[in-house]
Amino acid sequence: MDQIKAIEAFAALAQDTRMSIYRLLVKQEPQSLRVGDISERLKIVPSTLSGHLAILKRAGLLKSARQQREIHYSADIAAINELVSFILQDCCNGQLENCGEILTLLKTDK
Amino acid sequence: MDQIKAIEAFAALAQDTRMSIYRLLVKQEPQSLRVGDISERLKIVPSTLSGHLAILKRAGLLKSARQQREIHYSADIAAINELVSFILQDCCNGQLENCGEILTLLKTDK
DNA sequence: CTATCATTACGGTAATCGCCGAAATATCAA
DNA sequence: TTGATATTTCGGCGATTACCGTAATGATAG
Repeated sequence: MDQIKAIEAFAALAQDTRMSIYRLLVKQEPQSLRVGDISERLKIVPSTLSGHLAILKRAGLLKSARQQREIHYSADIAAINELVSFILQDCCNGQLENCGEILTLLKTDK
Repeated sequence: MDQIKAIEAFAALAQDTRMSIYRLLVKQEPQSLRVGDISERLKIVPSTLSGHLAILKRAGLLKSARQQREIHYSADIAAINELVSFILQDCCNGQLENCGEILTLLKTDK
């Protein structure tokens, strides 16, 4: 994870429709949703939706898998974790004992 | 924290200069930095910097305090925490026992 | 009232974004 | 092969929006 990748992820989430898509998929975890289902639930035209899904996937926030005719998308929760870790990685210049609540956030990673 | 606010925060971080500013301030925690210091370290013209600081602050990611003539900025770490909580709040439709590593991320909040 | 630190206003440029409909691709079924 | 379903790609429209630097304004201290 570098800054370029992190920015791509933040930009992907910094848009109303995409944020709604991502949150819907987070809610479904650990299950996935067909493109058609997402389209119906959020009332997004398939072509528009497809573009947004591609952006979210390129940003590393979604996983996808084909099942017969359908493509299933699901949220990659670990990606959020990585994102936060990247932002906070040098917190307090490494002296984590200085930043109480942050420590608990990071402790799963290192 | 609602979706509008979350999007504002993500958009604030989805820009190279601002991400650098925020990360620099995270690194300084729990200390703060004068605008002039940030300007020097990151080689950003004061007017440009001021605009970026305003965006980050409006998004709730920075705190500021005047000390005599200078204004000191510092990162609001709790904001990141809130952001993640918002995104993941309905994860697994509330059945958190389904999503292993996520649970540890959220446990400081609820 | 002058010097310093920071913000605001402004102007130009660029570019990027979001949406949609139509057509293309892929998969499966008959 | 033909037809039906599912998703993506493409092209274009409209609009906004973001970035940056120079210069002017604001606030604080001596």
